[in-house]
Amino acid sequence: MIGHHPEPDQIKLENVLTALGHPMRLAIVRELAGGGERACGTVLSKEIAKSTLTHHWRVLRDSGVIRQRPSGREHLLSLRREDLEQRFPGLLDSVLAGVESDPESVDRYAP
Amino acid sequence: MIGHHPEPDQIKLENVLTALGHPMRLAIVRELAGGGERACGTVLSKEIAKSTLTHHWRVLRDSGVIRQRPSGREHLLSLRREDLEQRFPGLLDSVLAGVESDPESVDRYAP
DNA sequence: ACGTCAGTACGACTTCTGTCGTACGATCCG
DNA sequence: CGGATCGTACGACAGAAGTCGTACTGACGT
Repeated sequence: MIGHHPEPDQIKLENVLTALGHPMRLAIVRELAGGGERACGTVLSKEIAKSTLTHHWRVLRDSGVIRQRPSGREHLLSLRREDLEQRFPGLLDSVLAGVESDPESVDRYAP
Repeated sequence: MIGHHPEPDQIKLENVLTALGHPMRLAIVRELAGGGERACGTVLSKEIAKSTLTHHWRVLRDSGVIRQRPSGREHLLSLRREDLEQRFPGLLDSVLAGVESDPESVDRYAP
């Protein structure tokens, strides 16, 4: 079962900012920023409990930051770049630049 | 007594995003975006309990989004535009643009 | 069909947030 | 000085958020 993705015009700024306001989720977004799709299991460190990851997928999905698509027995994740860019121009880029400029608090989650 | 303001290079992205990820605080930032200083009591609706406001001043101050300066019996608030711009270029501008593009969830806090 | 693998669902638990009421300290003004 | 005003401090409380273990579903490979 896969949860709910908001339509582009239903994406709420406060939800996006809340979703991005957590180092683990920033790490996820950073990993996905390269483009393309990644399976859930390949995005972050294996140390993290799967149910914890599921929780964060939901937050990012419900806020409109990522898209989640089933493919075989995997779920592929991707950044909703165009939707976010259309809705909040420049926001995602400046956040990504910010993460790169100070990756400390995010690195420990890397795979 | 006035709390702690982080140095510009200690401003953490995740804290800024968390601070901005709340409609009431977005409303505050929006009010301060005009520039200059405003007394605490003039920024939002009078309906809100003063202790609640104090809580949000703290969140915004500790994250580095606003500066708070005593002046007589008032505390003057201002946006830390330059510091944020230097640390996370473009971020604040795109957030402010986002608020203006959809002020619904924020309007009810206006004074 | 069977076991394995990817991810979710659910429940438990702890911590963090948001809100408020009340009490306090500092400042201004008559 | 005495009273009013601005904001903080503290304590209480409900609800949300984050983490995990366990159980489960669905798809794959043999």
